[in-house]
Amino acid sequence: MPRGIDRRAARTRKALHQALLTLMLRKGYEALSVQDIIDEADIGRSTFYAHYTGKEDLLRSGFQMLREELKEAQSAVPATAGASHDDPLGFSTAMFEHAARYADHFRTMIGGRGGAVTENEIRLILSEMVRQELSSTLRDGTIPRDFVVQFVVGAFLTALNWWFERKPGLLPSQVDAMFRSLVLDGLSPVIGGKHRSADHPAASRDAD
Amino acid sequence: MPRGIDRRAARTRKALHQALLTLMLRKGYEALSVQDIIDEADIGRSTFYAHYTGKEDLLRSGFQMLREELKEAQSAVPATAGASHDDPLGFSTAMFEHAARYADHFRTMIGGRGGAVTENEIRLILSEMVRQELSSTLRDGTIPRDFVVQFVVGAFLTALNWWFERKPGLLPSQVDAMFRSLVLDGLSPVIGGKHRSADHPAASRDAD
DNA sequence: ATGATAATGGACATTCTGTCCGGAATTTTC
DNA sequence: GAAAATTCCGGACAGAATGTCCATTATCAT
Repeated sequence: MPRGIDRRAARTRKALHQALLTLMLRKGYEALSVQDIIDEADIGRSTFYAHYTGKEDLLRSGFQMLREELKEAQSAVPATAGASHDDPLGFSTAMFEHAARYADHFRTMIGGRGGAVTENEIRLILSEMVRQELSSTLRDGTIPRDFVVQFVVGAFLTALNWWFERKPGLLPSQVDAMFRSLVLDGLSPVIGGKHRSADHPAASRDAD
Repeated sequence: MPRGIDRRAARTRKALHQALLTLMLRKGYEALSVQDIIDEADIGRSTFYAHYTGKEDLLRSGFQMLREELKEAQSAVPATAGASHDDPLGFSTAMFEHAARYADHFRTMIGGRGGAVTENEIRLILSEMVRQELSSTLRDGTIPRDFVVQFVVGAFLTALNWWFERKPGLLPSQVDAMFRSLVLDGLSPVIGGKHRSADHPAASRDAD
């Protein structure tokens, strides 16, 4: 009577995802082989290829699940938590704290050890978040919306990476403060010399 | 009398670097095998491993050469070209134009297709540039110098990537203007709502 | 010119990849 | 409940890439 929910398949996929996560923490993504994964998961060779086309497909599938979970969690809490309706960087505080809590996983995901695919997926997820937050506050102007989104996401990942690599001891709130300062006000406040926004006339046409 | 300059070795290395560059343009870095490279270069298997430990070593070697060339070129032109003694972003204009000129190579290097190694090497080179430019104008403050450098480099790469992927038609000067605007003044000028730098008290201790 | 040094190229064992088919477990049907 | 149909599982297989080894060949020093 229950539809073909294939319990076996679900079990297999779960085992593979778990193995991937475990091994990524141990060796990083690029260094992994399909052989390693099916060994760790104790799954047969063809079973793996029956579900995924390769390790990249498995990784993407994991992020796909994650994205759906996030989407649900987001629609469940409409717009109450966090000061989101006038703060264009509302995501950052919670995100830095989240990163601190799951530091191991974040390290393996972003530090180059995660590979291009991982970084790209994370970039997509963050881009979606930032785009929504920015859509309300961003004023149509000289700079394309998409450019701003990428700028913010890039700055966030840069901050995260710097934090983990160079100053793991800092508190999330401290990194968050530096991140917000740079992204909101730019370099101007931290530059000594006399310079006002004199010689950057901003792009004229072609706004997104 | 001439030192052991090993003409043969030089020829071999040149052929390998050339082959790597050609193939990276055609297939991207990750998809390349050592087999492909030695085929393209018409070089024997063990010859390759006599010189490099793998394709990653070959790639790094190429960047090593590039970095030395840049270092020489830089010391040759002390501080005249470009307004560098009070512009903290003096590198950007020339760099965007350079990127436009050699768009093919830049695309393969940064667009994820270049792989983590490539991006990391480029990041190192740019970091060195930015660090020097910033050292003169950056005021010791609440934000560690290194964080600022990474922020600028990240923003530059983001801009470059966005340019190539989304608006290849823009002029270097236009992208440069947007880049400078965001990095120097941040999001504030492009945000509608009322918000002053009210709730980011900036990190207190531990400056670099 | 001749011996010493170093680069070269092909062969080899090992490992990984992606596919195929027989066996086993689960769902459906009676 | 039991048997058929469907689907998943696991080991075997060919093809390809990796990194190493050694005999051969070209270059350098004397």
